[in-house]
Amino acid sequence: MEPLIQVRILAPEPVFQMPELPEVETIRRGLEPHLIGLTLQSLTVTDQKVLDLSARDGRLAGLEGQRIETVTRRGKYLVIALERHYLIIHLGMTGQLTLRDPRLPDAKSFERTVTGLEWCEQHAPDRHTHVHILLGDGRQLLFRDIRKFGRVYVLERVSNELLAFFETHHLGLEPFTPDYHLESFLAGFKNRTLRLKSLLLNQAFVAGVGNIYADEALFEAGLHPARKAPSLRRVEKERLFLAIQTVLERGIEFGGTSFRDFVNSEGEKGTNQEKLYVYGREGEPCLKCGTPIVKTVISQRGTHFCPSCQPRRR
DNA sequence: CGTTGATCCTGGGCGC
DNA sequence: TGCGCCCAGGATCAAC
Repeated sequence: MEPLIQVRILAPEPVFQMPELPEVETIRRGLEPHLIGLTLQSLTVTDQKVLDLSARDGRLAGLEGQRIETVTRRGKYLVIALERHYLIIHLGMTGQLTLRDPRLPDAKSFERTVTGLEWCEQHAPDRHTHVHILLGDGRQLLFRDIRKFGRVYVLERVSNELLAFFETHHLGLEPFTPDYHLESFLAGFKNRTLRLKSLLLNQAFVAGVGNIYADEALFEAGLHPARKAPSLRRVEKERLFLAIQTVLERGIEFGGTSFRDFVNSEGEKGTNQEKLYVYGREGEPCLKCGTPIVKTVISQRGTHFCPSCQPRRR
């Protein structure tokens, strides 16, 4: 018998990696060298729900034949700049973006459900593949999303439509840019009375932080997720400011592994899940102090923390 | 204006 | 073996 894909399919734990900033950045870095300079031959949408044309007609038709100039990212949004349009992609929760070369063999089939970045080998479109983009070199860029929380937006590349788009979608500070400095961060606490977990999930505060990295950042900063934003002393805000960058950076560092494999069809997953301190570790010992990690619900979101390293009061 | 909670969507896991 | 039920979760929007 040939070695089978099943070996990898039988991973001990299903690995969910919600596409947050590090995952989207990983995807961006993987796609960029493949896409730049290619033309977009066609874009086909098989489920209109995932496409947002911002109420203007005729945009899709004009896309064909345009060259891809840049592949960038803002928060969790991936931005593909064509000559006259922007293609903006948000992966939602289970969105996948994969390159496929029809001349090469596909992974056999979906022998089990695929979400997020869990399974990255080249695959044929299936009933969850909602957008097909045909590229100039014969390859396809496929957007697949089981739960359909993801969106593909098409914008005209004129004036400040991109800035307006991100304003409309309430995107705040962008980590790893000069905009991300302490003063702006502290300003984000103004008139905020909610709990830290909710604050971090708000994209208008810091763009790109999702459920996993919110929990990780709070652990890194030693702050209890249920604490109210105004209760923080300045030093605690400073710790959080740094912690967010730290955990996102770590995520990119270890998530990057998965994408090389994705492009090369090696089919391995990222390893950042092994670097998580609290997310998904309910009942397991804290890696710093041994106390069992606690899971609660805050803002209708699963929230993990170490009750010892993240005391409610100091 | 800030905050909260319902909503969308589907597969997986669980109980019986 | 299978059915019904409930859950996860990003962003949006209505209601306070």
